[in-house]
Amino acid sequence: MSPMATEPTQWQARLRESGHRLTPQRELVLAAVQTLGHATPDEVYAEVRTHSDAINLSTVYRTLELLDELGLIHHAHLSDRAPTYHSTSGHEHSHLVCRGCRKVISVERSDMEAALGPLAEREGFEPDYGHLAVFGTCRDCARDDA
Amino acid sequence: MSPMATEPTQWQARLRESGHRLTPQRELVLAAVQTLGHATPDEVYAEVRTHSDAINLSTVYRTLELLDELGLIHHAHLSDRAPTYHSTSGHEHSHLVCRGCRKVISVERSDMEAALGPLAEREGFEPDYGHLAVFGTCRDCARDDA
DNA sequence: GTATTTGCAAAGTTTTTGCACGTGG
DNA sequence: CCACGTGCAAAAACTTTGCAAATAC
Repeated sequence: MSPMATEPTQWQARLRESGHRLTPQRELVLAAVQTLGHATPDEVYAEVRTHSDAINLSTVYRTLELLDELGLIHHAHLSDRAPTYHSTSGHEHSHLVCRGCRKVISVERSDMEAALGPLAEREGFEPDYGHLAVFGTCRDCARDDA
Repeated sequence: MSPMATEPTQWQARLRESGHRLTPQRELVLAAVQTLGHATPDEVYAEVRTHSDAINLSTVYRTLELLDELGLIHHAHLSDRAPTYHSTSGHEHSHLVCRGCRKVISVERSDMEAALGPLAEREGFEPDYGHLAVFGTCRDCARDDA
């Protein structure tokens, strides 16, 4: 549950070894993603701005893209429009997103892999579980509809 | 395999019963989606324009949204950016999308439901199988990466 | 010192909206 | 006829890009 489950040096090392520089902006963006759990670029920008105004929206976009490439964060599409980023410091997980109430249920990668693995293997396909978002209707909203 | 698997009157009835009007534009958009299989709003627009110029891009957006609400078509997010529409006249199916080569593997709803159903039920969640797109890497691209 | 990164502003892309005109029922 | 639907053009939302100044190393 620690907000900084990733070792303080791990992300730094990851940047350095890939030939990138450590900048305050990169640290701020990564911290914001970890704090927010799930966030769009805009939300990350807003979060960083509450702490400091030493960042620009373009930089947020560029930084999220970079961190994603390096595997320090993941992105999924939890709403029909706008990518959502989340930290990879916790467990990798998939999402069940309710169209009715917007609730997001997180599912452990291992559980999702157990379910989807055999089918995927049959198709010769390796799913990106951390990116997977299954849209649908949760129990509560199904009841309301009826 | 018929491009008009939907009865000529079914979609018309669906429109009428929901209090909407039959217009040439709605017919053209629905036909284009059925012809294309999978298509973004832009592609639908382009397809319609090859037959006739009696349509406007705004109308394509509005019409796709309407047809989706009525259940005559479905949409999924097969690329990281841009909804993709497909007809519901054939089998409902899910998609496996390869990030490497953009290939799209269609999976029968029944197969996907068999895999995901138990997990979903455990979470009290009813997936929208027709909307489901699983991103990942296909066999061919996995080989190339290595 | 110098190659990378950032800020800023401008442009690009995709989607939505207001409103007058057109048209299906 | 008249409410619903369309075309058009403008605006909104979101993302990317070029370039000079700033900065990590």
